[in-house]
Amino acid sequence: MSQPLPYVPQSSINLGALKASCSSCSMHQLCLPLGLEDNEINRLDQIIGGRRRVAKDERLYKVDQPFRNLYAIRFGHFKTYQVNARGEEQITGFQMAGELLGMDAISSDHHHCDAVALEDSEVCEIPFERLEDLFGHVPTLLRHFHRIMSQEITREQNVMLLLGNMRADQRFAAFLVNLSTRYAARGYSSTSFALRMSREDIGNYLGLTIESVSRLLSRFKKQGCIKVDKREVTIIDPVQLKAIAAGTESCPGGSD
Amino acid sequence: MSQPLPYVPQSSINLGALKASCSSCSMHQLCLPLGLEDNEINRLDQIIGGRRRVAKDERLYKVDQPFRNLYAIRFGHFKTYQVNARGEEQITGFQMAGELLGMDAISSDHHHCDAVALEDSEVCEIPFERLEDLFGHVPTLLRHFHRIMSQEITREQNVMLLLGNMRADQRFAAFLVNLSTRYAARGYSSTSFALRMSREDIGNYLGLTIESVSRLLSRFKKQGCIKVDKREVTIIDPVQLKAIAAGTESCPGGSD
DNA sequence: CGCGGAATTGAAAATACTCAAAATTAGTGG
DNA sequence: CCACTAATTTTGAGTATTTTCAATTCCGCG
Repeated sequence: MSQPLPYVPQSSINLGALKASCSSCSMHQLCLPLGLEDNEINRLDQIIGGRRRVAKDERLYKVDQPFRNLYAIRFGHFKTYQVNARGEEQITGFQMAGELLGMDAISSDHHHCDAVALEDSEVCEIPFERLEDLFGHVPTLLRHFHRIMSQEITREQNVMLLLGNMRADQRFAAFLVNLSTRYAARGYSSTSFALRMSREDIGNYLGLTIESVSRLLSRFKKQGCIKVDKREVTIIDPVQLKAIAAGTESCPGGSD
Repeated sequence: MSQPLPYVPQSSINLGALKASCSSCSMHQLCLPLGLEDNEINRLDQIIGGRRRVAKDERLYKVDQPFRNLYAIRFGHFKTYQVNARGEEQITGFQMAGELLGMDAISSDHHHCDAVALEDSEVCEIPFERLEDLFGHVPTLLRHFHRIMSQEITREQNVMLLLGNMRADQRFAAFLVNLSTRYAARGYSSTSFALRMSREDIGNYLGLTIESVSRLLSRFKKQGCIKVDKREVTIIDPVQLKAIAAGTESCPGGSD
């Protein structure tokens, strides 16, 4: 585990007083400070509220809660989900270190979804009002913020493509390829990683049942694309996996 | 048809010289200028590039094209779509007057999708670089822009819910309710409107085949929720339609 | 008036779901 | 550290919703 900080499960630590420092954060090349000058990073540091530990299964925020902060993930993983009219979840994303949470709340000043930690995690609290003030003084920051929001829009468009156009095996392959890419961008292995979410969460996100996900795992294993041990996944044949995701595989339901 | 301007299909009109004026635009309560003071609107007017007519089936922009402008729809309708690895479309949205196009291009400086007019339409060209310059001087504008981007994020999250969680009849009902709401916000009838897109486009957007859409139209008609004449739809029973969308209907496949 | 794209409808097929049971894993307390 | 329990995951069999394929009808448009 090469995470920035080891998790210390002691509530006695005064995290509010521990100001987050962007310059020393291992995620600053992926996060909000990307491309800022040193003095600009310092100004950003000054407005950041502090760090917040979020234990596994704990909620970072919930729907309808007033919006005050954006959250940058320092380490750990989260899921965000909406709840439909019948009270069922729909997971809209899995977020990892360096990614920003809460942008969907800007439009209504209230959170539009729930965010729950998939493992013990830590975030930076970024008071949005103060960030907006800073935008007027640090144009580079503003431009990068727009890029991040835009990136979130394109990410969601890609999920729409996945849900609207792909068959179950394509969806699941695309999901694994996506995780692989994101871990690679963070300096982790692109071929071997742990799934931080349950099969149920994966199925929910991909618009499939838990049984379908389990069957696809077994099938990909049998086909020799991947190895699976509990939640540890090893991608053996990335090319084939991408081909499945693209739908350019020859034998869609092939059992050997 | 109560559109701001009648369509004049003459290419001889010099639209580039016709500066768009936000203050006189009927969409200014839905569009970028919302909440601005008169003098601020004037500053926005000054940077707006001009109007552009886009004929039915014509492309406003296409994927990978360099990003220069956002586009505000003055009148007409558009669809945006991505193309998957096999060259198939996935429609990611239908846009109407007062809505902003092109925000997904900010992250990469290139357009991430294609935008095509569903009917003869007109847009304002908003040079993004100049808009960014203006943000520094008009904080209200910046704040509203962030709300619009955030709104796009939540819109897409709602589509993810639709595609990931809903059955065919729910999706189609939710689609009609969504159109109804948006027309109401524009001062048009919420119960009677024309579908500007083909059945194929609807199916594509909803992750369904054209045949399924056609069958659902027939079923809703038979159930007495709606009346349909070609592309004209009248919602007879909005409550039932919303119940179908919510999945709280008693008899899901009921034929009477 | 007739051609061609778009839409509707029907029947057969397939993908993914539901229900059910078994197996495995994780969590808890002794 | 082990044993027990609860939760998660896997696997199987049958079902259902939606798709595919095909034929027909409907309109718009030249």
